[in-house]
Amino acid sequence: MAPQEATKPPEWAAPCPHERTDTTCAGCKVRGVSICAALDASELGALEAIAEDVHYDARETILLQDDAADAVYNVTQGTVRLYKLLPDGRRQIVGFLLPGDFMGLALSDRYPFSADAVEPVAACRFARGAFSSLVDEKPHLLRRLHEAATHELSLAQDHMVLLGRRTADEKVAAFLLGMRERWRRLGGSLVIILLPMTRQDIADYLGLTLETVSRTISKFARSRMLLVVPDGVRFLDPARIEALAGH
Amino acid sequence: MAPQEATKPPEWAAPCPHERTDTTCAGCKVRGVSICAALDASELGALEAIAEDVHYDARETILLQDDAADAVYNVTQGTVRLYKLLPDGRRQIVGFLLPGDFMGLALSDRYPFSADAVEPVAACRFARGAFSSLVDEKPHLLRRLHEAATHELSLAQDHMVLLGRRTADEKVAAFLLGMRERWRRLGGSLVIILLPMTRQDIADYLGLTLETVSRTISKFARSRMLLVVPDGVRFLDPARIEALAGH
DNA sequence: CGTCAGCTTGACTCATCTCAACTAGGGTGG
DNA sequence: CCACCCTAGTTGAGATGAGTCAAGCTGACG
Repeated sequence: MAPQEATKPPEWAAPCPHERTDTTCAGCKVRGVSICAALDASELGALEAIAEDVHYDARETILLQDDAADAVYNVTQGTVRLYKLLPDGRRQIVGFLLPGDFMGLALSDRYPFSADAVEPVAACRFARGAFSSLVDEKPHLLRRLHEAATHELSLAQDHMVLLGRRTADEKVAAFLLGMRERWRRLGGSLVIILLPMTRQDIADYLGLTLETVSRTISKFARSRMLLVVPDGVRFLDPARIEALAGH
Repeated sequence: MAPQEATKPPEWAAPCPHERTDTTCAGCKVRGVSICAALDASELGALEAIAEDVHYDARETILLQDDAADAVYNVTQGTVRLYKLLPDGRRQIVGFLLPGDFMGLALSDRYPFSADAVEPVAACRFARGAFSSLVDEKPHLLRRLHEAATHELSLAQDHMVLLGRRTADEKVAAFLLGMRERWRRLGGSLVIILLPMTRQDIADYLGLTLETVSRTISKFARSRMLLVVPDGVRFLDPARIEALAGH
């Protein structure tokens, strides 16, 4: 993150994602769920030295597929969508990043996908060269990175099953449960599922159209499994949603 | 593989995948395209010490999803399918392994997928504990493993695009081109594409039914893009197949 | 208070699936 | 050696889940 400003913003500014009262790694809210958890206190200093605090507005582009990958990121606030486009404009979202998630695991020359902010986003930005050197010095950081990569790979394979072999109802149910689980790990509710992304985003993630997503959620609401609320849904009968998702 | 018998098999047995005349890493045909390429001559000795030569018949199960992951493998001959099953029997193949491919990148406690031999398979089997220790000792082996994992992840994301956003024609065309590229790297032909897997396997890889795969290939043959030959297809007009796949 | 993006809903279409019949090759045992 | 079977593949006819096209609703924002 960017070095702490000399003058702190007032307390009331805290909810604004473009301000933070504490920009040190040690005080980072998402450290426990991030790559950074692999480092001890002294190593955090080395990490902090190469970190830059960056912010994006809703719908702002963070990076583009095939661009030179000169940085990796750790999301600290907000939601990011990662996607690939086909030449004719069809889009597949390959993942959503929530606070604590790392972007750029591959440490490759070019970004393999594009990324933009679904809602206002804050992130730690690490120059690739410096980060790569740090990884070379700390084998257990590499180990952690590798664990994160293989975990991602496993999620990707689960998502292949969903895309290739599940019906629209199953896809939507599994998506909602997946979001519940991810928010839960960040201290969220088991009942209110926040959905900062649009129906089109969900559709492009699930391999459906936005109309099918909308109809499916409406159908779930009609059969009293959930309630559509502002910015998300509220589960009324989680068991039936779990049954639909095949969990 | 099982330790080499004291009496070597005669030369004429060489084509049989259950016999090898040279079972050292140094003489391994797939070393150049494998994880093992990360190791120098002396390190190969350490690897060889924990390797076991194993063989599987066509359709034999190699490992099962959720079983304790007590070994990792490097395929040296034949083709392996990796898949996940839904409780009702629907199957998604998450990948095919060809000679040189590594299975068990995750180094996790349980296998995240099942694997079986599409055709007779030979592989190097490494006990997980021993392999993991070796990785701990050799950071550049871990680096190589991480590169392999992120490469896999990138392929998985490409496959998500295919599963979520491509038509049957595009899926089949992209699959055939992908197999051509993989065989090419192993010294295969640019014109004859070997397809050791069944139509059902291809369908479960592409998120289609076997009938749709068969019809699509027949359609390509009818429009003179390719010829169906025993064990595969022969490209007649690769440019049109590439155009279909959007490449 | 008009505009616009996001969302919902309806009517109809169509790509792919389902069900079913048939063919071809390979292996086995009488 | 051939009759049988079994697996894999092909093809057709009809069904259907999800897509397309279109209209209208709603809430946020200038």
